[in-house]
Amino acid sequence: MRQSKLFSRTLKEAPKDEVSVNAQLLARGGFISKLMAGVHTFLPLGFRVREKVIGIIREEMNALGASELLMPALHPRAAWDATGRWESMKSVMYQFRDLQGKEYGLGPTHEEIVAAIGTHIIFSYADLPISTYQIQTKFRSEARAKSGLMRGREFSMKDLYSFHADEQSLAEFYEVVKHAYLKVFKRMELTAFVTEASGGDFSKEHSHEFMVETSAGEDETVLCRLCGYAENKEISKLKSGATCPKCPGGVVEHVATSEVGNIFKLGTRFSEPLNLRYRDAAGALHPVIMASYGIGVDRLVGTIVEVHHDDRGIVWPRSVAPAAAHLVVLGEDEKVRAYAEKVYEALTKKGMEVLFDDRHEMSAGEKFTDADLIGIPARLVVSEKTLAHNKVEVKERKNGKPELVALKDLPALLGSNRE
RNA sequence: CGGGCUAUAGUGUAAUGGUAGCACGAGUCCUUUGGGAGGAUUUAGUCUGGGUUCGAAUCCCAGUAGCCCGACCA
Repeated sequence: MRQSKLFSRTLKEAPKDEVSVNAQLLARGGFISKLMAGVHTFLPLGFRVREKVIGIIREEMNALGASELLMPALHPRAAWDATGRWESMKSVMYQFRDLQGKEYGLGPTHEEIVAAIGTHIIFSYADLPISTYQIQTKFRSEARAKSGLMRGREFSMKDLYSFHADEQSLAEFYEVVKHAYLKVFKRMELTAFVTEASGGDFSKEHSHEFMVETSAGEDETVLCRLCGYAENKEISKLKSGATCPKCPGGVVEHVATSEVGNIFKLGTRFSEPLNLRYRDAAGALHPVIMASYGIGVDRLVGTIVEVHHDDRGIVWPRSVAPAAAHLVVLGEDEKVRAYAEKVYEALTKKGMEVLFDDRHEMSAGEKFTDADLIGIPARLVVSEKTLAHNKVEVKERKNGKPELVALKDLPALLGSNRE
């Protein structure tokens, strides 16, 4: 990945209207470009981060035994009339007619669609439990899109759906997913706490939200830092300073958080109207019991930036960084340039992801400033100085001191820094 | 959807009713090369539509867009 050929550019100053940290840094670093409020392009660097985030989610979903599919974003009205949600979700769903007058909606979520597909797949208790997920673009007519990637109108989401014969099976899987979610966030170096929240349109029972503390967050969570107990402010009766209901000595406080995941026990809310049923061992018909589990992919990218940055720019966790190393060549000297090319080729051949700042006619300061802004974990410098020692300078983005390393030792060094 | 603020060049800004200027970027040339270098030269802008006025970036009205607060949020 040569920086001279990247379809993006860093900005010296943040766009004047952006206030949130993630919007400013992602725009300045050339990760995203805003088309309109709540709708963004992922430029090459941002796209790579998003792919890393998706990769982690995918691994953990596959580990649950869930299989991946891809459902459409364009839905006919009839699919939503079956559950009454064409009407009840009018305020958040993009709905429109085509030239023939047929009505369509852009999917804000996929319970109706997946349950309808399930009727062709699930017939017997022997088919259960089963689960499937997708990573797909959702559309929500947000009255107020805001804060960069934190609240969009078009955004990618991972949605997992599970199908069960009984409550017991659902409860077990629900707990397993809860732990998988925490693992997903932990791998991205995010500390998420699970809060009890309202079931919304889905369920009278409480749902669970996964919250990460960020100043750009639009949710408020009542949190006990001592034991980690958390409630969504919507349902909490606890004021800041109240004693924690779950642990002795704990005191709760209200903190700004960003919701990165939400899981719901759906029961038969969708299976009944859509006739998703199975036969038990005695041949009797029962509605399938369902649950759905969401992770906001784009919001995660924004949240990671909110949590992992300093005054010079983004500090990407290794697991989601757009590259493992940022190779910077200084000066125009041919020998230096040739050596940098050699380093780039060697590392790339080893399978390492390297962003190579091969741009010409730029001062060292400019390149370093860009590198800090972009926030790739390791910065490699090749210059006349380093070439004199036949070595490459390595510096960690996070609190790193520069040190000279021989090319042959680089892969091991950078590799060993991986998780 | 209510309230507030804002809209000038690719980006950031100045011009308070009287010649649209500056910096960065981009182009050409020279110099420079380890933390956003210097010089010369070129390039490019008042969101849209009305109105007031001799004259509008500036004042008024409407629209559109963005941001913030609130409501909403599968």
